[in-house]
Amino acid sequence: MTEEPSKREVMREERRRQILEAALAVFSQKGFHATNVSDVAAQAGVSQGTIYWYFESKEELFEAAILSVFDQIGSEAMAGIFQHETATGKLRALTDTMAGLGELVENVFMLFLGYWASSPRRGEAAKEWIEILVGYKDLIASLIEEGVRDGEFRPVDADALAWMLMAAYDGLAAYLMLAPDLDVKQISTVFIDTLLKGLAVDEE
Amino acid sequence: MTEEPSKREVMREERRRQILEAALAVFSQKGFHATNVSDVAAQAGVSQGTIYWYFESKEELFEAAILSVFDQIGSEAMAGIFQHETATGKLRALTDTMAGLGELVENVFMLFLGYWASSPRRGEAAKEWIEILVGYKDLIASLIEEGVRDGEFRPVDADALAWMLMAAYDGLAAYLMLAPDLDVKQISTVFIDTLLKGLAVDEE
Amino acid sequence: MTEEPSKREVMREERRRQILEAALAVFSQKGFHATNVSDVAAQAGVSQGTIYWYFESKEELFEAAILSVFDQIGSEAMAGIFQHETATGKLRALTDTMAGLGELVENVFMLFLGYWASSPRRGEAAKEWIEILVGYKDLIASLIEEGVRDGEFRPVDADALAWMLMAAYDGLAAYLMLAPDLDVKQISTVFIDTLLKGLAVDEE
Amino acid sequence: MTEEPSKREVMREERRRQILEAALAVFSQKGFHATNVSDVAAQAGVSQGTIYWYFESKEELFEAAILSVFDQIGSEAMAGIFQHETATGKLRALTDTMAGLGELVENVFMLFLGYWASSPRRGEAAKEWIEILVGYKDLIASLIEEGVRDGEFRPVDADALAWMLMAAYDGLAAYLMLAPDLDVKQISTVFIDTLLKGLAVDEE
DNA sequence: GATGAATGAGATTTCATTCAT
DNA sequence: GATGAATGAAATCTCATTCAT
Repeated sequence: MTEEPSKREVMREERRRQILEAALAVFSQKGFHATNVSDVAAQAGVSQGTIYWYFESKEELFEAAILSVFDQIGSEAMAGIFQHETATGKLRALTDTMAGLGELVENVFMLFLGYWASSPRRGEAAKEWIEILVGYKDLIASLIEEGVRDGEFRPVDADALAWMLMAAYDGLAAYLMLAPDLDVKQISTVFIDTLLKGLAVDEE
Repeated sequence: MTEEPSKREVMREERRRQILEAALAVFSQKGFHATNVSDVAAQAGVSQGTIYWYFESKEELFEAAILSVFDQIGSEAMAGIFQHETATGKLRALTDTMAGLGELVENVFMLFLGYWASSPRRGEAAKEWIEILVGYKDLIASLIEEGVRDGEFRPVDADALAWMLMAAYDGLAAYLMLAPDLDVKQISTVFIDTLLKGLAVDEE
Repeated sequence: MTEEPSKREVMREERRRQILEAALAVFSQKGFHATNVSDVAAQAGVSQGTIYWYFESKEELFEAAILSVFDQIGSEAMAGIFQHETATGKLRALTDTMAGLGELVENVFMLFLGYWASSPRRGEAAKEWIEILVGYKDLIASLIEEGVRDGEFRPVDADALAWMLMAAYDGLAAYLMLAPDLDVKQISTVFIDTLLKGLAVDEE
Repeated sequence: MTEEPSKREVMREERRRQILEAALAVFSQKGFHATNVSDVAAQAGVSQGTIYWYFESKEELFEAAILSVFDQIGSEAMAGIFQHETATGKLRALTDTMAGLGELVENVFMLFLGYWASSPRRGEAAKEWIEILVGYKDLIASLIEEGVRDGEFRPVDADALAWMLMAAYDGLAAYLMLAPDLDVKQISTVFIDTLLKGLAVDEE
């Protein structure tokens, strides 16, 4: 009967979110290794001990933070896509979102990669992260395939293209860390224009 | 007459290279933070102290190692390019090389980025790294412009496209770390085909 | 109402004192450089980390320890002085105390000087230490001036004499480190007798 | 027969002196611990290895340097003394020299003490250093006794006073390190005046 | 639930000393 | 005799994690 969460659970959830937010802020600014738990605690306004009441370890905290952003990104991307009819429109919407992400969450993918690259459990942990990537890739691939089915695009290996599309925007986000002055919008537009032109069926 | 370097200098250079090589091996396997100087020393077969005789700090060692790879990459890319006549051919050669690099030097760029993302001296050091990136970008952009001039490609913002091309392959290299099973060759081919088609002048 | 410090604060203060005491013991036995933090930790019965929870660095720990002794010395000297009426009596009391200090606090001043002589931040830190010295000097000078005002002593440059009086006893403390067998009491007595005779107004 | 030193020996002696001089310069500026052998080598214009060709260890180098200064100090003090006839004059000459030493060799005694205070072989090494001190003390004591014998001074424990006289000037040298602005000449004059007055036989 | 004190393993770096050339 | 490269022990300090209150 008591299906609604108790007051206690609500507060706990809130605290958790508060810590997660703080963690993300600090991590994405200083990177995983340069961030220490006390930094996060300070930013969240709690004590170090409290962090460990909500998370098992620094690693878990980090991964939870990253995951929460990935979710958020996913929803935003979706929201943008489904306002359009054509595959072309949807792809443009998607890349617009991706180009904007560089600013939104700075560099989560790189942040994650930096962490992951020096994680001792690289091998084990890879799978779950790959799944997330594959999830995004599938989404993009399905957009492309939709375009092919509808006669907008010529036949193409949608998976391959989807991978590279994602890679391009993640790579761009990385560059942004080094060179924040890059004109992301322009770069993205030129790129997607060219790609879409390359995808278009030859009309006569 | 003694213009050739003394024996000491030769040995010194050799030692340096030996350490650099060892450093690269260990760093690229475990990442910057998970690698300790003693690991590198062991791999190089020298003592920890010797490392510090050749390099000021772990940071300097790391950056020197990365730099040496960047140089190597550059030369290889060049070599591949200049065997071709057309811009299309050159671009294909370039992307082939880049696709191959993922295996060759594993994940240097990511390695570097992971390091750099949590480096305290981000701001200061950024410039010199950006210059390297810009150097590559300029090279690619000049290839594209050449194609435009020669009537192979339609007019396009070559800089923007060059950035995104690089970003795509760097992003792909990152994915490869997570998912080594990706069919890089296929992905790269589909991508560059589409892009080149998008660049081609409309014939009638 | 809860103006008294919380239990935590009390314990913290106690711990601090405990560490300080241990530090002083070890430092004054082995000198600054030959003492390592782990020695102090062992002596205090805490872990190395704890030391750094209470003090920023080995340097800070050392200076805090020295300072605490200086304070203690000051109070003791005072206590001895104010039981006497005449300037002569006060000066004798003071030199008695100083002569006794060599044993009491062994060699703090030398300890400090040895540290400070090779401290990289000599220039910066000098001021605060000088102030302490000057504080003592002023005290002694005021005793002498009092004697002059009261007609006990003939007019004299009280500051100059005060400096040298301090210097003499600090120098003596230094010698004591080398030659513990020196008869401090006799030496001090002969010295202050001669000095007081030299200060006395010529009676006829 | 070959009693005059060979050319080789002369050069060796010269080199040694050159290193000693460099060592003294660096040591007295940075203290024993903050000075490293390579500093001395650089200052002397030789390689680190060479230092070890002339001296067994850093410790030996240091002690040799200190000793050479002590010798020098001794001769200078002597030279000053023997130009005077009366004990009073001699004592004044001596203290003048001592007051000047603070500038001449900065702080050799303190330098030495800082070193010695944290030397592991304190106990063993003390004796030879004490002998040097006692040597100086004896010299001063003999001056005082001479004054007593000649009727210049009233009877007094010459040893005790000599110790304290030395101590005073060494202490003053120490203060000079902290507070270089002290007016040594004035301080010394006031001091020795008072002391001499205290020593003078009561005339009537 | 929350706090902050305590722990201790571990990492980088320094530097006196040795050694091959 | 002299050099500078090499060694490796040792020391300070950091920080994730645990624990008593």
